[in-house]
Amino acid sequence: MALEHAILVSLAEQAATGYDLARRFDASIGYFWRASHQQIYKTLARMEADGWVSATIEPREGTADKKTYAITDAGREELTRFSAEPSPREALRSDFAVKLRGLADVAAIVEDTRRRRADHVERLDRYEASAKRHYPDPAAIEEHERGAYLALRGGILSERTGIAWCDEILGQLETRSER
Amino acid sequence: MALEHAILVSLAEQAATGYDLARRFDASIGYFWRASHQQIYKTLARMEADGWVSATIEPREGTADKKTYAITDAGREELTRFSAEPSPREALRSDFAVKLRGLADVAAIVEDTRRRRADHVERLDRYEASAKRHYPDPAAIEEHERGAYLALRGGILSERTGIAWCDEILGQLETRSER
DNA sequence: AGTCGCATGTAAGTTGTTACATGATTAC
DNA sequence: GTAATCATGTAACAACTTACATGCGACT
Repeated sequence: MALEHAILVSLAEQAATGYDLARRFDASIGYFWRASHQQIYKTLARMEADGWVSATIEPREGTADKKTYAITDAGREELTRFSAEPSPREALRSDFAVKLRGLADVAAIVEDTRRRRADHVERLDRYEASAKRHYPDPAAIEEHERGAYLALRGGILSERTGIAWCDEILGQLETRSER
Repeated sequence: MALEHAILVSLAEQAATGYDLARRFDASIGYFWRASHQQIYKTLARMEADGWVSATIEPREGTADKKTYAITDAGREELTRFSAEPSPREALRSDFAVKLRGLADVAAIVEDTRRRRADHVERLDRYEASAKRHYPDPAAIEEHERGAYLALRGGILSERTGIAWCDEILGQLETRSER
């Protein structure tokens, strides 16, 4: 259950509303963890009950109050505790690999692989643009940003591998499906 | 919900009991999809109700009947339908990346990264041994095994990338944590 | 006598998804 | 006026995890 921890990491950098967090989960943090706003609101409520975050309430008329969440000392402690515990190996779950393994409809898989490749390219571009903008000189990275940089590097390496895999698949299947 | 489809792919190759499937999910298919035996039994029951699989029952005294499942025509149809539908991009969820991004405890992350690297190496070895055993000559792969081969290639590429990433992380963090 | 492999499940709880629902403010 | 952005949620459902539970047969 690392959504809580992803939120803590994000709030440790900067306090935010649930809405802000949802946007962050569509961008930076979202490179490694996806979450819907519904999930985020639910989790924030639990985290507040646990004392890991505290909310500053700005009352608004006619609609629900705006709540800005900040990490508490207990939250920071929990983050340290989480950081020190070994991470479980990710349960990998790939619809695509299952489909590929079955290989029931070559033309459909070729099409799917092309779509997948385009998606990898798009994300790689995004990551590389982000790397260029935030870390133009990898030798000059400051300690506080090293984690984010290394995480981004992971994203870049993994997208490149995704593209290479798609190319290998297409190389072997394309000629067969176009007859 | 592709557990059903992973099971269909597996049963299309060979009929099996829930127990057999659970073991396959610890090995071959398990490279791309993890599932516990509890989950598998539950899903098989639903799939039988949906008519995608049929069970041959071997009654046993004193304990639950043994059920061997086989894919039905409806199951094969569903597999084709699933195969033709575009696969959703995987929601990537990495505790490790979240932790890295937070970078709260460098020594702990270095340790975690080493463990992770060893795990990648072990899996890569397993995949490469499997590739060597089943596909000694990549040029001579038969059509019916091409999907499994390409899926395995994906596993190999991804483990190699995982190792490269760990090495990059260790290269940047190791010296810092050992002072 | 005890562990391992085979074989089947139930129950309770957590997490995540999808659909639904509301309302203010700002830009075109 | 209408669409986008900001902002917060509820409800129902589906999927997955963890703990518990049983029992046979073979081997040691």
